[in-house]
Amino acid sequence: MATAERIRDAAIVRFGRDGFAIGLRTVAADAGVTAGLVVHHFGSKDALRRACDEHVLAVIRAEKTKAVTTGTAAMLFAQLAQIEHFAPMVRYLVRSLQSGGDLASALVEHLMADAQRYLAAGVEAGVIRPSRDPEARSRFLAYQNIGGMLLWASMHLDDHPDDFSAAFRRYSEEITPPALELFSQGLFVDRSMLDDYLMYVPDPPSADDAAPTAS
Amino acid sequence: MATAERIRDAAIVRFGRDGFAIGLRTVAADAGVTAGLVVHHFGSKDALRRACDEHVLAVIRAEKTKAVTTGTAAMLFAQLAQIEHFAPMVRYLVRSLQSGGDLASALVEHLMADAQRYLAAGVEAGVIRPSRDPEARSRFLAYQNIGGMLLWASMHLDDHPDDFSAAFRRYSEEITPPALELFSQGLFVDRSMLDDYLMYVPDPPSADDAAPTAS
DNA sequence: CTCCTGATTAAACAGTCGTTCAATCAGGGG
DNA sequence: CCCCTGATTGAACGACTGTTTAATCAGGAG
Repeated sequence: MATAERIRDAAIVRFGRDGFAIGLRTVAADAGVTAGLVVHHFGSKDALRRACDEHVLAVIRAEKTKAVTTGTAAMLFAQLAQIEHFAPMVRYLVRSLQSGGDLASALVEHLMADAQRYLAAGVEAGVIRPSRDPEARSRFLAYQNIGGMLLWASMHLDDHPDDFSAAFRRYSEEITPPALELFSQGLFVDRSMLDDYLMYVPDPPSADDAAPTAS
Repeated sequence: MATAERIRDAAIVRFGRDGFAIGLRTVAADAGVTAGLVVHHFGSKDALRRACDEHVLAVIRAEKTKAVTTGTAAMLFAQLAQIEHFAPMVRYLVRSLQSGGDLASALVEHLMADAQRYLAAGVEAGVIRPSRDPEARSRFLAYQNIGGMLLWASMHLDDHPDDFSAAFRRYSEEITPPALELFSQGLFVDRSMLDDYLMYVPDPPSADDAAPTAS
């Protein structure tokens, strides 16, 4: 009964390290079993991946609430990868986000909801400016935040296959200064670009926009 | 002599649509030839991909200067994909950025250099605030911009395999309002977070930082 | 016409893939 | 003790993979 879990854990490690194109026999060998046994327990390779997805998502969700983060995905990942036991799952997550499956969608939605909560709490506390469209803003920030980390990971992660958490910390340290600067004082010197856009496009997220481009 | 180009173009289309795991015989069939001929012309599958990379990079680089963009990767891609002839290359680019190879690195570096130029010009013109570390800022913005678009693409691109340029335009329209808002008025209500950080970390990009955490 | 080079093909090769099958083995309930 | 269920294995299967090889074919040079 512990064998199935051993296979699943080995699959998470191997998939995270070498991608989902790796053969079933390699995963089986990692777990000390045969390829036939893997499908005996999980039915198929896709089902094995689904089992990995479910487990990783469940563990990360449970562990995420314990991690104290300032809201950036990279710092969350760095903090989780710091616990040696969770590092393979973070690696699996990155791989899964790159491939883009159901796990990726679920996780992104989860992180997006988190971002929305963080931002709303910040607005409530008076430290974050209110937005014309809070949902669009949080979605935008989440996409940029996760996507940026992912792009960086896909380019710099294979450099040092070991010390995995350190890589995320380095990335965090690299982006924190410009991010704080941008978030504190913006990028444009005045509001003219925003005002021009708002003049040109009549309140995109507004309720009633029943006059597209008639006359 | 035109056959090799036909094979390369078919490979760009097929790789972009189905990923690089697709078989050589499928690519060959798309070009109306045999798998053997593909390797006769290119040597191997990897060499074929390298040829695709070179061609796509050369074309996109040449065409990019003609495209009038406001600096975001999504708008550049949307504008390029609008020309039906370039759409497959944009698709190939997205696929390549997701896989993370030499093409991806080259393109990201290229776009990053562009971002740096745009920002410097904006600062010069007085419309963009100067930064404490212009290079770090442009790198940060480029990563976020490209990565966000990429994450969105990996999740929403397979929804409508046809009208490809429209998808990028939709994404642009979705992120433009919150982006303009963020760039115009920032995210924090005051500079306290930035000041706290600058107080805590003594000028990260500064030249002399020879007192880490001694006493 | 002859020769030769390059394009092109069909077939074969060696390998890996996921999956299936029959067999073996251990262990608990009747 | 016997039977049955589930774990486990090794081998096989068929379908792919990228690549190689031999053969055929067209066309220009001598």
